[in-house]
Amino acid sequence: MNIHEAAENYLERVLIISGEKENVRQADICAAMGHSRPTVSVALRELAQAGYLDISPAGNITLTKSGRKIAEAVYERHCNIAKFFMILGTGEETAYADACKIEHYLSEESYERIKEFLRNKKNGR
Amino acid sequence: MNIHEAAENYLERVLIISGEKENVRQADICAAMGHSRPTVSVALRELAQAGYLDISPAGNITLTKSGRKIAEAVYERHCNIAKFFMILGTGEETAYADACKIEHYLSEESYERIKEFLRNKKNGR
DNA sequence: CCTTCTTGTTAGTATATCCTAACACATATA
DNA sequence: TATATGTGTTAGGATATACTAACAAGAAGG
Repeated sequence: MNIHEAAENYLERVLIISGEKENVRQADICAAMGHSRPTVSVALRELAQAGYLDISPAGNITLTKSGRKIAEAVYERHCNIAKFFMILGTGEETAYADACKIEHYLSEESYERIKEFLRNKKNGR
Repeated sequence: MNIHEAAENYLERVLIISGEKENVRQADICAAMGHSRPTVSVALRELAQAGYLDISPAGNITLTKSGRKIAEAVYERHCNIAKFFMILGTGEETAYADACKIEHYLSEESYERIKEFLRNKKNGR
């Protein structure tokens, strides 16, 4: 299974929710992402089959090592791009929404330039 | 018909090719975009039915007023975003490729900030 | 205990986007 | 003229992503 945009977003969301509450359930993901239960159910089953997360018999969702690795990379990228837009002057909510889409399409090269921009900004250059 | 990402790209491409050669043919679009002839054939037929372009009996493709308006807006956006990435240090080819995807997802708000950034850069600020 | 709410699944569908195979037709060329 | 080449269409599929309807099963509360 290739990791596509939707899959990356689901993994990222599991990571975020797991930092906010004890157990991550499908219903939490539905609420957070605004998708229907069947959509989330099927997507998570495929991610579990592909080895990116585990769903306990009780329904608690945890990232596997490989799933966590992807989720953390996506999340970091998401935050950095959002930060970048906020520095340009975009409001926080829009910056995060834009970053959520864009992170999946931006080349490594441009992302590196954005990180460099953030580093320079931090050092007051 | 709603204008989606692919449709915007086709209209933009017609505009670009029309600036490069006398007559725009489907084959030119296939070559430029790397899509199969059936894909382009069907997409252009739909754009024609929706009133965004005309296909002459001889097969020459021209944008209508509404099609041109969209194409020009998309093209300008594409160029501005690419310019922006080039200023950050991304190479031209990658900058254009990134811009081609991103232009469809970026909010008006962030795009305005990017244009502002370009204006400031031009004025040496 | 029965009803209701929450949660999750299965089955079927929709849309956007692309593809290949096969064919039609015009033009160009040997 | 016969064949090859280029261009476009139709028909049928594939994939990614989402939806609704209908059902199942556990928990909560009267």
